[in-house]
Amino acid sequence: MRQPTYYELVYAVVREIPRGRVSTYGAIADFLALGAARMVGWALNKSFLGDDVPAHRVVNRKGELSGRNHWPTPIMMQEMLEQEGVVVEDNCVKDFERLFWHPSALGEDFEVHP
DNA sequence: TGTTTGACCACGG
DNA sequence: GCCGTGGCCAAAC
Repeated sequence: MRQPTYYELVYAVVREIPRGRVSTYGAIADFLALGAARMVGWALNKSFLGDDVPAHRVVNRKGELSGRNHWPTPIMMQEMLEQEGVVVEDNCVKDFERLFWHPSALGEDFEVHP
């Protein structure tokens, strides 16, 4: 057993993303004070493998599905978002600013369940 | 053990 | 408005 690492926190935050909403790597990294948004992407790389982490709800700051190429099928990520009511066009989230969800919405004392 | 990479972001030209 | 560079931290080779 080990202490909760940074990506454990990422899993918790991504897991709490409401359905039909999307978040960005920078927002999560900023909320967790990781200082490096790349770590979020790296963590999610392992997350979608077996954990119940909706990584499809996490996109880059442009609202583009940058991680679609790492999914089993590139269209799977888009299909997932559309299934949740998120409109994706040209690999970009439509009304991204409106569907954007910030982890601070959980509150500063969010809890991590491993 | 040192180097390289990585689903990024911000800034400068 | 697009392209290039730096920074950031951790895991993989």
